[in-house]
Amino acid sequence: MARVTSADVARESGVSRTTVSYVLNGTAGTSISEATRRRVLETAARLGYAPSAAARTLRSGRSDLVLCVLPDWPVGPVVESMLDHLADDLAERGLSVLVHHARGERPLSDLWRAVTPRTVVGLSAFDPVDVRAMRRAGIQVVDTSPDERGAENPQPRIGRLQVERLVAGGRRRIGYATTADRRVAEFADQRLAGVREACAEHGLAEPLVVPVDVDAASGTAAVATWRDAGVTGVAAYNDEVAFAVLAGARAAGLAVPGDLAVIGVDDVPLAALASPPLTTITQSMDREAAYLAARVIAALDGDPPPKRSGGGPTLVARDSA
Amino acid sequence: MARVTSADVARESGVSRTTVSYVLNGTAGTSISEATRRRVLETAARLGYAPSAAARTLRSGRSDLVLCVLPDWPVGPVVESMLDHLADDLAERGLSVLVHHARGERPLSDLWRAVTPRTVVGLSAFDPVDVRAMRRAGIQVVDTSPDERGAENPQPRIGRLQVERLVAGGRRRIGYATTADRRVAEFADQRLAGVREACAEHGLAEPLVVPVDVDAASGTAAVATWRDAGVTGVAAYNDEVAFAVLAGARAAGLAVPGDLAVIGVDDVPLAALASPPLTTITQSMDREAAYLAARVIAALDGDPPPKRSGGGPTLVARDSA
DNA sequence: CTGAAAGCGCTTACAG
DNA sequence: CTGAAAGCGCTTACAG
Repeated sequence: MARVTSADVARESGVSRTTVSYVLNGTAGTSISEATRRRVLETAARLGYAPSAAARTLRSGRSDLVLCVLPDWPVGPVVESMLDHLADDLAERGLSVLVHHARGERPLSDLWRAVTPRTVVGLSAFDPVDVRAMRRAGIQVVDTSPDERGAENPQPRIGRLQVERLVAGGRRRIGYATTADRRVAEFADQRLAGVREACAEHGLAEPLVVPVDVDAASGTAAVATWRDAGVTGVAAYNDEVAFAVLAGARAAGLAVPGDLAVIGVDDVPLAALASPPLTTITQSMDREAAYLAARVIAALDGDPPPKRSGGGPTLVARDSA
Repeated sequence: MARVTSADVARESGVSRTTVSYVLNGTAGTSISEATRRRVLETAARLGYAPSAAARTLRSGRSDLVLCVLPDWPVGPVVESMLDHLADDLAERGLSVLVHHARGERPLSDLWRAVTPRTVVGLSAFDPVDVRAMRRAGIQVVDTSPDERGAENPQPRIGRLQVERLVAGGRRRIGYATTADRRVAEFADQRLAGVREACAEHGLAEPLVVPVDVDAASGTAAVATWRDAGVTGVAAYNDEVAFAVLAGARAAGLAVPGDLAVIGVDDVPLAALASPPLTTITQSMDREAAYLAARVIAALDGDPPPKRSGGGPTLVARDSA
């Protein structure tokens, strides 16, 4: 069963391929008689005609695909839901979102050359070499590196919010549970910078930074370190790390938040079910997705990048801090 | 800056496009002089030549893309890691994996027509109409519906394993914490079927099924129901639901596993950090990914689908059951 | 051992 | 209002 092409539709309808193309694409500035229009549409439907994306891409030099490149670090449910929203928002413009987990294995260039997307969206910063290559190939590049989006990097603010909460709860000696995962070091460092600033502003000592793996043993060791140093409030890189700290506190017989307050980041679905329920910082992923979608669309239309519409990270107050 | 094409490489190298194509694709059965080979390769590299995937796809009728369609339900870290493995395995064959979250919004056909993938992999069953359409378009379809993979549906076995563990721990009255999420009802029902079978085989009463949302209130209500009915062991649809049950037991002052044993499914990263650490069932995602990759490759090569290599779900024993 | 030419399916100036 | 023709960039019989 051979592929149905526009030539088939043209022949069956008794018109030229030009007319078929005009009708099917609703090309402006060409008035086709209503009868012809109908006939073509009907024939296309009857034959189950689907235009070849490859041919269209080859001809026009652009596809309707948005390639979303995920970083090499584990994305949680938060990013996942963000992607869903992004896909919805872009679908309205006839754009399809495809997601690729960068795994370090293959060069990014293999991928974007293979798909020829209209736009590539990066959830972490791209290598500048890649960015240049993509732009040269006529691909829009939208990434979330600090330079790309101006000074509005929300990461430090997250750390600040954590400290505010801890201080409001009367904690004066702060610990920071950073991640041992080097792949997300960039984020952890930015959040930690915010923690440092806030500590300084409140006249507190430098936060005591301990890397914590997502397991109980690591959490236990970290908690011992903090206890020895008199730390009573811990800001964690994210909720998973916070869970490990919680487990460590439990193992050490420390009451949370009585002896040790713990605050995470992300508000993962399980955060509310922690023991005790985890206080955390959340970023509105709907808003983040809307912002990203707006940037993609602005880039497409040649408009200047939109401003971020406020929002930013907010506190989710539960029991752990 | 115009796109670099094979014609540019040909001109610069002083050969024809045919030769460029032969060299770059390592076409067998054509011996190009080593000098020419080198010159072409060098020129291509110098010019930064990247073949147009669109042209190649149009010409050959097939692309190097594997489109992985995720179901409309929330995929956890487990599926995510499986996809990573799949991408790795297929990368060795020069295939790029792209992931699409089906969101119900747009018809699947829009997507596969837009990407013209070589293969479409579905993590849940496809609509037979879609499958037919894809096959007609020459796209390999690999999905995980029960019929596609024969009788080896591992879901019931998961439920059985849960009951075995509970019974081994002396529990004689079993509860089932199913999900309230209709999108995964198919899976929940299959697992529950396994639970039912195992209960029957052990001469136990029917499991007491309660839908549980992933929040503490829902867990608390469910625990009350089970306690009133004398249930002492609960199998949960997955780890998230199990967390809710754990939270409910805590709220009700029930000791786990003393008063109530709880067992989940998935072994999510946080399972070991639950209070108490969550006993659960895991499926080896490496093996699952390898199996899926093998199926994709077999389909590509026209080989019969490979047999699943044993494995299957296994128990991860911790403290909660 | 290498090149000229056809053709994949589409869109779009350009003619009528 | 509609059609013939060119061309996007590639691969591959087919000739030399």
